Amino acid sequence: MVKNELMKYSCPLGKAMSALGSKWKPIIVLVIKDRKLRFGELAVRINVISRKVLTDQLREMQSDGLVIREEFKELPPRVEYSLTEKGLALLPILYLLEEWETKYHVKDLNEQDCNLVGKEIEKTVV
Amino acid sequence: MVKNELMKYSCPLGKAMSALGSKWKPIIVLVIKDRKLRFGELAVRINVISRKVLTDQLREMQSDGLVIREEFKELPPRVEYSLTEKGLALLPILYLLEEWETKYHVKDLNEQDCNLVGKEIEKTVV
DNA sequence: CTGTATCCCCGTAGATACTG
DNA sequence: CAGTATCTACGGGGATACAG
Repeated sequence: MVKNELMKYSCPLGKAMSALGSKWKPIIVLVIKDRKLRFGELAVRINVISRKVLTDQLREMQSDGLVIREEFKELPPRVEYSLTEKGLALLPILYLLEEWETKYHVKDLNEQDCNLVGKEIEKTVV
Repeated sequence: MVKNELMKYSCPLGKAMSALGSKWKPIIVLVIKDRKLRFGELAVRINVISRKVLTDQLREMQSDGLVIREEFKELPPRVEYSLTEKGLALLPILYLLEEWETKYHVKDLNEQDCNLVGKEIEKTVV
């Protein structure tokens, strides 16, 4: 788990992008939303991510104050992830980004279909 | 100039992040703002970026429809960059991201000062 | 079930030198 | 002035196997 070294400079935007500028973080935020999800649920919903990477991303988001990790000492183990207030505050901005992309979308070749948000996801995405 | 391969899947958010999820693109958008800037002016304002990388980023942003490149056939050569409508539409979202980061900012060690936006930049930044 | 531990690939950034 | 052309290094992301 190497700390993201992007944006060592501390422009607000630079810091913001370092917190969510990676490949998966914005998606993880959008998938968690306002509920609690177990590790396995996250892995299933974003089924193209490897478990190692998912773990890494979650750890970084945790130390960036975006997600809360709750570990239940049970057998079998259970861990639930949810968004912090900071993470929740990010949601509307991410929705704006989606709108922006959708609005200015240029038809692209070889697109795979994928509806991550905008509709409730209760099954696999991506 | 290799096309960004992040986010091959086509979730709106994925596509959005592929258009501005790189290290410099959001900053470039914020620096250009609503004016035209010459290549050299951009390079000076973001003085820690190498010219090669700046060129690469601008080319990608051009093909993503974020910036307009105007080349004047003069000597010495002059090239002006400005934001497209799509790029301009991104500005308010980036400002929101800045606000978000600023609001939830956790005091960090070894910060370098840098005020990229929020105040008018007419000199070097970063 | 929820992760680690390794290993490897490949893209991106960066430095430097050169060009029309 | 506004880029190219190379070359290199780094590190994130992915695959796989294993562990508590």
